Amino acid sequence: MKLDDAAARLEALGNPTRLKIYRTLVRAGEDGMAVGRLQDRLDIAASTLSHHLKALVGVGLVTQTREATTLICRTNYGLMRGLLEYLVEECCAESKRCAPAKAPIKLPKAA
Amino acid sequence: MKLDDAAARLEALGNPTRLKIYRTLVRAGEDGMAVGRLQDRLDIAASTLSHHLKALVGVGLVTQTREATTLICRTNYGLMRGLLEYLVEECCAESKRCAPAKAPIKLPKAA
DNA sequence: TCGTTATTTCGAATATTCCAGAAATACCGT
DNA sequence: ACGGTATTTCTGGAATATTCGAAATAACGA
Repeated sequence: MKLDDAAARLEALGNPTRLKIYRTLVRAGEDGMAVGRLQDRLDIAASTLSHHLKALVGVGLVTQTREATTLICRTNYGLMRGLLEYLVEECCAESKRCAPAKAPIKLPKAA
Repeated sequence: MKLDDAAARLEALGNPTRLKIYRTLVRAGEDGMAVGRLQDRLDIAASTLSHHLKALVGVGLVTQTREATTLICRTNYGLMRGLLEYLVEECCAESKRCAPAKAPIKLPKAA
């Protein structure tokens, strides 16, 4: 992942409203969640929600698929994992202090 | 870590210039790097650099200590690790799809 | 086709970010 | 105290973000 892409994704997550949206979608699991249900759950204006979702979709962190009249939103797990791997590398690259952690963080594999 | 804190830190990292600064500081290791050297290295105006450093220091991701006339900047490894752990939890919380990854991401322990 | 539900786009107000030059401040060595 | 180096603050302008309500669009069911 390029630095500019990583920055764009971090920026997308770097807003409380968007981070709440993302977290809610992660917790919805592979079934995803309709835009309307997100709106009920988070209690924000539909236009605001649409705006933020666009930002998350724009950087690839969220995908959308139609299902009849509703749009189902899902997180792109692989991309998030890539972002985390990028950050871990950035936290460690060219440093001599890269011994394995006592409690290494384990990421779940993609569903 | 609270959601708002995580969002603030992600936002701080979510700018290409600041991410470059952060990456440079990580690579500088525990010796850190003076503001002036960062300026030479990244070729940005001193005021701009100061502005961005303030943002990183403000959310705790970078610390500064004086050393004679120069200010040494260092990354706060523990805080970054906390942020990554928060993200991993957000990526997995309340989900049934949390089997261990084939290649779990290992974070180095603090220096 | 008509009505209903779901979602996005438009328009506008307000707020924030980003950048850099100039001036100010902080600290040291002499 | 003075001069020099290092860094921050001030200022301001251009660009972008955030929010909402109203209107527009999309997709179905009857």
